[in-house]
Amino acid sequence: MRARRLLRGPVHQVAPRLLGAQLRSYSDSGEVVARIVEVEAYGGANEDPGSHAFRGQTPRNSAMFGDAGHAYVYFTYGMHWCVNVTTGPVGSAGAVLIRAAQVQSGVELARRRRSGSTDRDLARGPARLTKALGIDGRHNGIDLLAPESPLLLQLAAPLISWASSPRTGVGGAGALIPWRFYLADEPAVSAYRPHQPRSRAKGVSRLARE
DNA sequence: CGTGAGATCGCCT
DNA sequence: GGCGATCTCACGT
Repeated sequence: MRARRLLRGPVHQVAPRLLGAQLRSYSDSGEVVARIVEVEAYGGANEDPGSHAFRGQTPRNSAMFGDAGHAYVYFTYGMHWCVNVTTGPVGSAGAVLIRAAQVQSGVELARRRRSGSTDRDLARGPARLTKALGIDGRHNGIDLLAPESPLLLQLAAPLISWASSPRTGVGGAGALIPWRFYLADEPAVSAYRPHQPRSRAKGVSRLARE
């Protein structure tokens, strides 16, 4: 399959190929289609300190070690789901975090799932995106290129240009790698925030500032 | 508009 | 036991 081959390369080369692609989710509630406008690449074991795969394969990240074109869905901050497209090949971990998309159809269903949001913000941010599309842990590991899949990826024609920057929320040794890719001038691209170490115990952080 | 805190839990050390 | 590939709300400017 052609799309599978396009997803099987080095993760930072594959990532921009997802810009403009459609993500289509199907459930009993209906269908939502969104156009991807922002992604981040995460590399393999022992090569990318910012990646979940850095310390090797575990039950949680095992989808990252499988073939390209599958979903890697993880739970974070005790409440949010985020979805990645794996890049393979088998045994070589890699994944592209889908950070933001523009909802193209199924807007009413997405609004219901994200009540209170403006249309622009429906899928602007990785956790907002999974909520708008109804993606959760049940989608982990599924094939995004199989026609009967509840979550489908359809690549767009290759792009001429895109923008890049360091990744959002990644600190430490991986902070400088410019593996965030996005479509410039798209309103649905998320607000860029550099990594912030989380505040420690309240008293401590106050002392540290003085 | 920017900053800061809280929510909340699975994973890995 | 610590902390995270986040979001939202409250509050000050």
